[in-house]
Amino acid sequence: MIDIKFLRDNINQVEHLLARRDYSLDKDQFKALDAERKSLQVEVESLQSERKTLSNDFGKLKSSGENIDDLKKKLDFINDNLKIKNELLNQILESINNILLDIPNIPHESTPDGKNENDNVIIRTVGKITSKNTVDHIDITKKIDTDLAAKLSGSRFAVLKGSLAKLQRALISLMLDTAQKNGYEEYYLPYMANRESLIGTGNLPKFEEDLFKTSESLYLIPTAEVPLTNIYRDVLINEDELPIKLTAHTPCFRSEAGSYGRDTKGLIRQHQFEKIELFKISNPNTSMEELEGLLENAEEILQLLELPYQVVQLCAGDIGFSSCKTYDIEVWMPSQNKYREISSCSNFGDFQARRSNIKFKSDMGKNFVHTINGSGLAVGRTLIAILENRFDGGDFISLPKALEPYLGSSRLEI
RNA sequence: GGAGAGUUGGCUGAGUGGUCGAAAGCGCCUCCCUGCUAAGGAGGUAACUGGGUAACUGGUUCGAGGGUUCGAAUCCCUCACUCUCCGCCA
Repeated sequence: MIDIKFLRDNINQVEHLLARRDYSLDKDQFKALDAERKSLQVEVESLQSERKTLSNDFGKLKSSGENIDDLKKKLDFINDNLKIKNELLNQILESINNILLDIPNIPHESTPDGKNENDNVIIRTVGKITSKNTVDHIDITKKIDTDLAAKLSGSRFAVLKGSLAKLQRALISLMLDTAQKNGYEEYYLPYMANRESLIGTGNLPKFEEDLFKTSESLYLIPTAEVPLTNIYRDVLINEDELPIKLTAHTPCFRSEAGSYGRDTKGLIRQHQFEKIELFKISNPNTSMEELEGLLENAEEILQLLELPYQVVQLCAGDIGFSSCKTYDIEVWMPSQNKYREISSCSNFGDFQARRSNIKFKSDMGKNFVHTINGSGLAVGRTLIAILENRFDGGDFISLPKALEPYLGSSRLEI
């Protein structure tokens, strides 16, 4: 959520900054509403003040037995007037709030210009591409069964069998252990969240169609970012506790509305997938360094798994709604002959902190924190990458050294 | 599913119609005392927000939303959440 004061005082600047991400701010509408708000609010508050004074008099007069009829008439008049004005004011405040909730984060100055993913900037490429495999992961093994999943649930689900289910579990353990080694505290979290939590992270009200909603009005989490961030909703943190570093493994649920026809084969785009999330709450002064650190922590997993990848910085037109700066990590997918997203690491600045009311206390008073998070990593896509990069036509794949302790073997039957 | 209790400031917790933004304690801040530390003493200390260049000044907030009333932390209704006991259950 944008700071309304900043918006009021710098509306032209904000308009230009948001244009970088192709958001057009309706300045005139906001200005008109805010002007109306101002005059109504002054009026309402002076009426309230008057009522308060007169009501006090009322009590005194009554207790001394004096006539109160005139005073009551006056108060009735004020109350009638107040009721009308108040309703109007509330309507306007709600309109303003809806506008604010709809405004995406302002891209950081270090986020490059650009319209879409074609304008993203490759930061670095790591690891050698050695695989000559052209077979898609779904054709490499019968142990990823989407037909069976369709029977159980529908499209965009998958069943993992035997050694692949175990490989997934091993990957989860490796990722969590690595996160812990890097100072993140592991959390186990609810997989459903209430509306307020989703507003806090920026998923609602704008992206309701991307979420699964239960009959109890709870939402299935689209990422552990939601519960992790909301742990600190309405919390005042001491400065010396920062940075806070948390991690969690959760399934993620996404309706994938609007992605019909994209990545329909295999594990790439599912309604349910496993992910390890890395999450930080940071002092605003150091949040950009914290983002770089978190990115490195996510990259470390790919290095441990000996998978070739590249780091891409998203341009202003491609960053997510709540983000001000984002790096994507893309892993090499041999069958597609290209790099595919496997992690997205973002600094949200104070955007989520403002929505979620997360502040820290320091000599400078109370201020909003910055939130940073990223996948470390998306498990399903990691599993695919291992399969495809290591498949050599046989019934087994060799395993990277880092996985051997988790699977008790140097190879895996597929 | 049944029965009951509760939700007040950074924290604990008092407050049942006006003098309550709210006792007391803890914590925190300033000062005093004192070789140092500890202890002791005095005072201060909620958040959000509007108007104003400012001095200053107004409003809102006692879980949320409605209602009663001239006036609500306090009375009534609805909802959410927490806790206890019983039942059921991984």
